[in-house]
Amino acid sequence: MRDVARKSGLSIATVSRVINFPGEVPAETAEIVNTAMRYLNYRPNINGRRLKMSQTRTVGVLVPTLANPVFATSVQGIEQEANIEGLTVLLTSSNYDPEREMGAVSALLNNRVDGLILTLANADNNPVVDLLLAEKIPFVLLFNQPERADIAAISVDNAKSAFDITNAMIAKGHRSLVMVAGQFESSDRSRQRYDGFCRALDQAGIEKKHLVQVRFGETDLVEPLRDLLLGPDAVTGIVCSTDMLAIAAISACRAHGLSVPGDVSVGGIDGISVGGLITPKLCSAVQPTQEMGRQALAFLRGLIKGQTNPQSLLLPHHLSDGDSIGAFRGDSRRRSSTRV
Amino acid sequence: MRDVARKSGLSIATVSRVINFPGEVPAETAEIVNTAMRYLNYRPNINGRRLKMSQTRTVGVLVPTLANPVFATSVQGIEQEANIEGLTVLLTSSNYDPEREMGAVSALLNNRVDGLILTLANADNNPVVDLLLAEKIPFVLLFNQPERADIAAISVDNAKSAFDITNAMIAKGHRSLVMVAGQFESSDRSRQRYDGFCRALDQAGIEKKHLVQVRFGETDLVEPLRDLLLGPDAVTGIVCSTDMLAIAAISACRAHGLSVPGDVSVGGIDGISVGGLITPKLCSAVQPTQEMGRQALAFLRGLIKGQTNPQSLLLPHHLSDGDSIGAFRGDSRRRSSTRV
DNA sequence: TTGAAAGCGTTACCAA
DNA sequence: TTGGTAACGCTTTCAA
Repeated sequence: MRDVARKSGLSIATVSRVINFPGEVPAETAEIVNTAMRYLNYRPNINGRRLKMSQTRTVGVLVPTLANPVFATSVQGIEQEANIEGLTVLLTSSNYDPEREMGAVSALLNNRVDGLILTLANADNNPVVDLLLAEKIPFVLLFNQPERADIAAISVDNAKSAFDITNAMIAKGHRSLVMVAGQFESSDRSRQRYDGFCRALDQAGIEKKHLVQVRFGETDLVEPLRDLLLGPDAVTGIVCSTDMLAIAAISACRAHGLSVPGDVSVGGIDGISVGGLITPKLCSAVQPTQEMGRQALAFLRGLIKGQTNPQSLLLPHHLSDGDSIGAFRGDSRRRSSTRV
Repeated sequence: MRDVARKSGLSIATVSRVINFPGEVPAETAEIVNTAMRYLNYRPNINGRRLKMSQTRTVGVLVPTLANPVFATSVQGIEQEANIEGLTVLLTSSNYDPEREMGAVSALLNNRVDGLILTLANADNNPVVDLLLAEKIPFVLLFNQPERADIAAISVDNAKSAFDITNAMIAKGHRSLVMVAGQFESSDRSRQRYDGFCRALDQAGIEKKHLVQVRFGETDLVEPLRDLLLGPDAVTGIVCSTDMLAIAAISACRAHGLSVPGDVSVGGIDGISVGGLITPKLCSAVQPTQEMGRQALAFLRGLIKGQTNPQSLLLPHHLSDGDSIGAFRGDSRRRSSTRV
């Protein structure tokens, strides 16, 4: 910048003005400066600006993992919106480990991000949330559904999604169901969805509530489901907490020689549409994920500007029959009507 | 930092030393400083450091989109490795638009990243590559396979993957094949894979080479494939440039009332295993994507340190029969042996 | 309309 | 072993 100033025979202050307030500078002066900048291949050092200014125009994002298309797609939405707004995105992932959440957020704060978008293992009684609240750093939870109402969060209603999908399966005649869910410790969504599952069964007067818990990343359900699929009281339907688990469940059914649907029906909840990829057989509760990411960033911007107050936003989910291989994107309602 | 210094009755310089070179400071001094830091809730401002130091310990990442699990998973690998090394990841996406690549990289350079990992629309004759070469900024291409040998790149051999998979289908008796590929302008992988497809057909003495090009994001192949599936010279097999396209193709086949495999066989190339999700029916050329991301970052670190020279790294791909819904992760060879 | 200069939070050199 | 201080590149106030 000093070089540009020297080259154009003007001061550093003027160069800065040309960059930041081109309107406040005569066109010809701006021209001189711009020429010098091009000549010298000048690149503003954003770190200098960040150090000086109170706003860094940077947002931090924490997701459990990008290996799950749900989170990846939401980050794509955040990224897209950030691009439009000229914001920089700092990305970290926790690998579903609550212990790593604090470290990751800490690193983001050291970068002086203006705000954060987080998908946490557990939104309630979370030290990260407490820290952010104490330091008054704007943040939006994504996919989490905290109990406190004064925390910004964007999610579907997890319990209701599970409740609806379970009811849909009951309506199709299933009386014997199991829920496959992730470990409750690493996903409050799992627990909330299990609650919805139980509520639907209770309401239908079904006593037996099976639960298979799977640790993160596990995709082999052949053994965990063996008894429930082949035993004397085999279930006729599987409700899955996530679409990835539903895929694994379908695979396991086939490994045991069962057809889906037919011998078994599978439903997948995610509050999402899986990046245009697939939805599991029979039932699916969906909400376009990318759009949720964009909304989260828009919401966060409001918080940062102080124009909005933190509050939970529960998006409606859409219940639909699923394809085991579908191909929809964006609008989850426009889905291929084919069947396997 | 000044506050910490004052609180501990020492100088700023000492505080800095405690943070950066704890070994060069007496344990008790360090203890005093640490106590003060905790008491004051001190957070180092990384931007100050970045401004001062020549290395920012930050890497920039550019992918076409995170909505494609292939890229998302690779970013997860990069992210994971960066976490271990204490590096910050700056993420951007081009949405497959070559025009946006320069803008995105420019923004990353303004952040003074130490190096870049890029998946470009076209690696050859690319202004971004020229810029980086001219400015001597370390970078690694991921999934791109540039002609120049002195550019760092990690990829499978795109042409060979397509060649192998096409040969596999020919070996199964197919004589009438179509390739479904993305637009060549937005993916050099597409073109390279199409070349491999053609070479295999040539070698088998098959004249007819069908090509259906699909623009990015399109997942509805029902119309584009209608004639080729139902017409008088209908194909018996479809080779797809990516797994996402293969899924769309399978879906289209079913929409037309064709079974897969059976009436039609579908093969999908991606040089990847899709984040544990699915592989398309019949054939698949796979390579664990997350691992590729990790390798890319490790490679980049070598370049940044000046310990390595830029060179292309072609990973072997693994040809396998695919499941339309599988569930493998990491090791692509340990895959569910079920069939639809 | 332009410029001088202070200061953002660090690091690292040189002295004490 | 510790401290004073210049410098990193930028923004912004105040004055000219």
